[in-house]
Amino acid sequence: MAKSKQTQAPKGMHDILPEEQKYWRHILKKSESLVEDYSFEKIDTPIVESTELFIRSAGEGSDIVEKEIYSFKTRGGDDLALRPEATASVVRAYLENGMNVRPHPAKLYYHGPMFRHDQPQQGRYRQFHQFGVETIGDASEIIDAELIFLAYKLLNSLGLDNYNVYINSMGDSSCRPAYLRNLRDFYKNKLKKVCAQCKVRYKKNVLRMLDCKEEGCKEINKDAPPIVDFLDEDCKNHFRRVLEILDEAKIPYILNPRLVRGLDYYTRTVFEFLPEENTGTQSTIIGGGRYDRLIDFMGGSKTPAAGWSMGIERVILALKEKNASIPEIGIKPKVFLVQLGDAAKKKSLTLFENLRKAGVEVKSSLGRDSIKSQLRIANRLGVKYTLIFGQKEALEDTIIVREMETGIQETILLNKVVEDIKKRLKK
RNA sequence: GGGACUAUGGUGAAGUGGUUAUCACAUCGCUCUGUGGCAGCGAGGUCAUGGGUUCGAGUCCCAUUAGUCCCCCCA
Repeated sequence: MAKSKQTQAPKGMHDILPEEQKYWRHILKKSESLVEDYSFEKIDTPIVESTELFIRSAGEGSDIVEKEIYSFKTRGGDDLALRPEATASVVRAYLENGMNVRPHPAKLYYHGPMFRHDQPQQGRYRQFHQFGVETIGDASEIIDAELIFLAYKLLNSLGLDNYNVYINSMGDSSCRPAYLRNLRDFYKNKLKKVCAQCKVRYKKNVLRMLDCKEEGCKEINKDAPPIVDFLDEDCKNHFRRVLEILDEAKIPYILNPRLVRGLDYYTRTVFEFLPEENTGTQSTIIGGGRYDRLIDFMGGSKTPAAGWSMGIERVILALKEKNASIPEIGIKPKVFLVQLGDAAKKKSLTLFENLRKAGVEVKSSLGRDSIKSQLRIANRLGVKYTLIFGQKEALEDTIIVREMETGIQETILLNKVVEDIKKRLKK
């Protein structure tokens, strides 16, 4: 194990080793190609932003700002923070670059690392990665439905078909206040019976009491008034239309009147994708919703928007659990080039390149000198042919082709080797 | 912030308080500068760190650190 002097990766942060890379490439490839088919365009924003941006967007009282944000002061005295999520950054970029004058809605997607100073555990890390989409500038129901539709299709195309989408509407500023008042009234005379956490929530954020996992609280929550009953006409119609479109598109969903999300900026539709057999608690794989007020909170004109983000590490966890087969990265070599002696070694760089250029899947180990160790590697790689290029061959401009299975060898002219090996591989 | 468990070569493990810490696999080297699969030999560890108990600690105790997991919260 590590000596004490050796440095380690920061807590909750990990190296993504070569053998893990195939998952990342696979997921990104699938995700990008799907959302690009739906006219989303990629945007990259800085990993750090002013701390102010996240306080303003996520909300002062949110956990993200209160205890999870990685903030620091720069040498120049600026207050910056590692992004805990990307929606605020995308909106900032949208405003800063005047994207409001482009054709609407703006459909953007992103991928990259996010940072939250939280206690690491399975499926939750301090540096983690999200792939997400945002649709800015369109209030219609079809956008909410399209986003959920896309998320559903994406999980499916990744082979994750055992996920349910839970959906709810949180109303908006015209109807939510009335609901919150009602909720406070409901809990008022039950405060003695709820858990300690919930007593705090009552003051800070009543909504959060709804999804408490304590048995006692769960029991009480069964009788809590559902927010749907308090939605005003517009919100109710919006929600109903979203569900109708999902029905039409045959996307199964589960209504969850207790679903609330951690960020303050959500309005109306909110949703989460969870596995059917809810194994752990860190199992939300995609989460999102509508945030019609975020853009004007951030100084823009009132602009409706919606989006979601997917936790890549959680997708990988799910793929591994399912034993999904993932396409390998790199070539499976069919030919191995063995070189012996100085003259041959000098010429083998060019020879290798000629083979590669001709589309031959070739590998070599130029640093090794003994023919034995090189053949051992060739064998381990399971190549069909080995090219043996030694001192003698280099002088005579020939090369030996060895068929690995039979051990049959043939000496051919060096300038014929590319052509010859291609012909052999075709058979 | 609260809690549980774990820590022995790169990986996975063995190791009733008693010589030089063992095994498998992986890596590299050698046997072996002209032919792979096999074999043999060898290299690599301050047993996480610090303290304590003891004639003696990888083993028992305490602390620290890290990792994993759970609560909280989220993706």
